[in-house]
Amino acid sequence: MARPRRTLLTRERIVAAATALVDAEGLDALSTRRLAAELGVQGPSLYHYFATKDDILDAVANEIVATVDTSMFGRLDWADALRAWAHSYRAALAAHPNIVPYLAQGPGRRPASLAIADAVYGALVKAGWPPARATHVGALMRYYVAGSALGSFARGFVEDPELYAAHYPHLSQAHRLAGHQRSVDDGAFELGLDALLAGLTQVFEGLGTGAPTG
Amino acid sequence: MARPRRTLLTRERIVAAATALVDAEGLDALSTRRLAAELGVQGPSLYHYFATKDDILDAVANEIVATVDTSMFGRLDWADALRAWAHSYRAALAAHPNIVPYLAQGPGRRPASLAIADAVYGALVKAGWPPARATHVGALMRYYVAGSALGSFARGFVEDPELYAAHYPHLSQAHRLAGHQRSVDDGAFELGLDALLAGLTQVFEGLGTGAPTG
DNA sequence: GCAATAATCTAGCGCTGATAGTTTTATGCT
DNA sequence: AGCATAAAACTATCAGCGCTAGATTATTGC
Repeated sequence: MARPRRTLLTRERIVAAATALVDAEGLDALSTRRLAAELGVQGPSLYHYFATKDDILDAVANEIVATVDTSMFGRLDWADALRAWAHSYRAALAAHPNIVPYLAQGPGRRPASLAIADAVYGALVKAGWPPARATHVGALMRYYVAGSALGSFARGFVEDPELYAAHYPHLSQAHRLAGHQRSVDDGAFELGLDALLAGLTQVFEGLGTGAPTG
Repeated sequence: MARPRRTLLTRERIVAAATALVDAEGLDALSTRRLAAELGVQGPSLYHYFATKDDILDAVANEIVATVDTSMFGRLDWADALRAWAHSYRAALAAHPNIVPYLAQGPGRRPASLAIADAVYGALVKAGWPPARATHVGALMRYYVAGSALGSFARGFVEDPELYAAHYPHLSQAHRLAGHQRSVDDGAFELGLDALLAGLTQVFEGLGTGAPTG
């Protein structure tokens, strides 16, 4: 063995295999040995391309975030752009739910995250938001999208009516949620997004008139 | 050694020590051996009280969520109650930031989470929200609070101006965020919460008049 | 006072992320 | 062409992980 005639690995191949493995079997299934086996290689070989396992996960996270579309910020009204962006963001995370806890937790220092922050902040300021408020809007949108992708709300409920009737008087129908997970989560996301944007529009329209806004 | 004259451990002592350890040194510092050492005991002794390490973390999570106040739901208007509850919820998570990724990710099957869902849902329905919509409102509030507690937005920025100027044209002032982390995150949370509630109030007032709302 | 049970222990399994040092191949220089 | 260097894989190994099995000792119930 030792050095092969043609290179077996690249950073790209490693990231792709790691993404596939996490998608298929979850974060816990990603060990260096398992990932290496998936690539037909021994564990330590990965360290020739990445310094740590977390660096691999960071690369995976960055690539997922890089698929988020921000092109609407030049074209659409700020509120419509925010809505379209939130959908794209959520879709990117929903395509790889297993890595969301890792992705959402870490600092937004990854290049793809900074590129997004740049696009959002730039568009909001250009639209007339005061810089400090624009920062807040970008942050709170990230909170909402990340929170909605992190864990299904509906998944918290089991299809067993008995469980709820006894202790939680208002949750007597909660077992029905288990069967409609996706539609409950999507409905909640849409309602919240609409509410958020309606509320922000109110704030924006009141900007020049009232007290200083930060 | 073997069995001591007086019991060394209780579930409560274990949960308290685990909480303190995670708060002080993070989730990764919590190993069964380390936690046991903190309690003056050997690692496997913990398994007399909890079946798995995750069960310990679940107990920690449940206790944190149990500190969330829901008493306002009987007393306040639904929107004001939602605001006060969101503040209490966020404060509970912010008091133990290291465990938020674990807590937010897992299903809401823990008793304390169900008790909260029961209180919120019950209050919204009683206030006149259609049941399906009340579910959505509860879910989206959880999304927002969990997302805001999960990771600091401002922490993503470093105090080095050079880093941003080159690649991210609109982020030339971003390095200043590093010094105001708390106030940026809090400001964003408040703005988003106000917007969310304003938007939900609009939806609520339009409920009887327009198209069916689900 | 004896049997059963409860609460701790020690020993150890298979796994993990990571490091050190070896081996083989390809590349660059003269 | 040949030789030194660097690249890309390997093997062996470390300390630490969650967890199990089985031994040990103290308490409790009859």
